[in-house]
Amino acid sequence: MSLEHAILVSLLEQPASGYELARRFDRSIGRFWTATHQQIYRVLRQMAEDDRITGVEVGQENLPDKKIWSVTPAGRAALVDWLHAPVRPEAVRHELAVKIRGAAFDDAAGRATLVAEVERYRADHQSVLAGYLAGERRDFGDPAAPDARAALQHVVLRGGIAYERMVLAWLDDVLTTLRHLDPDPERPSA
Amino acid sequence: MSLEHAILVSLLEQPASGYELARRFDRSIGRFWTATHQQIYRVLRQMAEDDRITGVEVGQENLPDKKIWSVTPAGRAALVDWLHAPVRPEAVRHELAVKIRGAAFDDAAGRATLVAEVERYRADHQSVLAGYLAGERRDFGDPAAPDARAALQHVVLRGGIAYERMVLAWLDDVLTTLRHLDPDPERPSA
DNA sequence: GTCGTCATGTAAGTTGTTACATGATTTG
DNA sequence: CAAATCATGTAACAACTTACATGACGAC
Repeated sequence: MSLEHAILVSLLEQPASGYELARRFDRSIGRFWTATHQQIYRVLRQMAEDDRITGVEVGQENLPDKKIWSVTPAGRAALVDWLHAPVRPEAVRHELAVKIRGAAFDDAAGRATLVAEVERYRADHQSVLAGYLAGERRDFGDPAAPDARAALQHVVLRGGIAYERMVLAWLDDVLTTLRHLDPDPERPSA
Repeated sequence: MSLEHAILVSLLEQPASGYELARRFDRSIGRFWTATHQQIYRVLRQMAEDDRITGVEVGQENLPDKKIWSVTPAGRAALVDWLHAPVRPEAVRHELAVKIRGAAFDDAAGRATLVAEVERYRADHQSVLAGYLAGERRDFGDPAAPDARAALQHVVLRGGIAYERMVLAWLDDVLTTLRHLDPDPERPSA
């Protein structure tokens, strides 16, 4: 269960309630580890039982009480142990690649539908990249020497940026390939 | 359950037994959709119940019988429907990125262990890339105009190649960043 | 005679997803 | 006064992983 470790990292960076954590998993941490609030609450309860984290009730005016979770020494030790363990190969699940190979068994009209879908998908990734670049300017634009934490956060973000750029270039390749299979009869290519 | 669709694509490309499918998922298809034989057998049974595939028992000399599965018209229709549906955003799970951010909470000795692990991980990806490039030369080295199926298989493979190259470049960035945090005292850098 | 391959599965457990539920408060 | 946000969960289900099981064959 690596969600536990992602939560430990996030809580070490900054203690938070379950709700706040869930929002982080919609944003920064969610770039490389997704989780819903239901998963997070379940895992938090278990981590508290295992003494990896401790919670402090905080009353709020005009809002329900919340519980701020912090990492215990035992939790930090568990994280460090895990850091040194071998990285397990990721389970690859790339739906679009399956669809592209599947397009061989569809007709030209169907493939045109897929082209439209790939274009939409490409636009999504374009805006993810724009968000990453804006975040990079905001959080790492300062040319002063960063501390270890910022340097590591930045290199992970650079990974996200490199990934999105690679995806965009590949989607262009995909679109060219798909269109080449069924040249538009209105505007013949060459 | 997208495993069903990956199986449909693979069986349309070439009918196969469950065992043969499982080996394909260790190789070509597994590049973008992983599955174990247990998952495959379970899904095959269900797909047969839903009339997406039909199996023919084939007796073999000196080997156990096997069942060769083919896609039915209904299965093909189900695949085409799915091709036109929106691509769902992938659930990102990048363990190494979590570890890198976690390295901020480890000491220099621990980070040295992580560096070694990243190097090993990099070597894995290097050999995956080498395998892709060898496969590309073998299957797509012929400059003759490919048919639709081959063109689509090739563009998916090019995606895998682009991904591995991006990962290798990023891992170099990661290694530089990690080493910069703890310059080797024996060989000071500048 | 042990190991690897062919071939097919069951069982148990973990993880992840989807839907539903509650109740207060702020915003338009 | 409807909708969105804050905050926390339960329940049911779907998917995936790990371990175990069977039995024949060929290679070393």
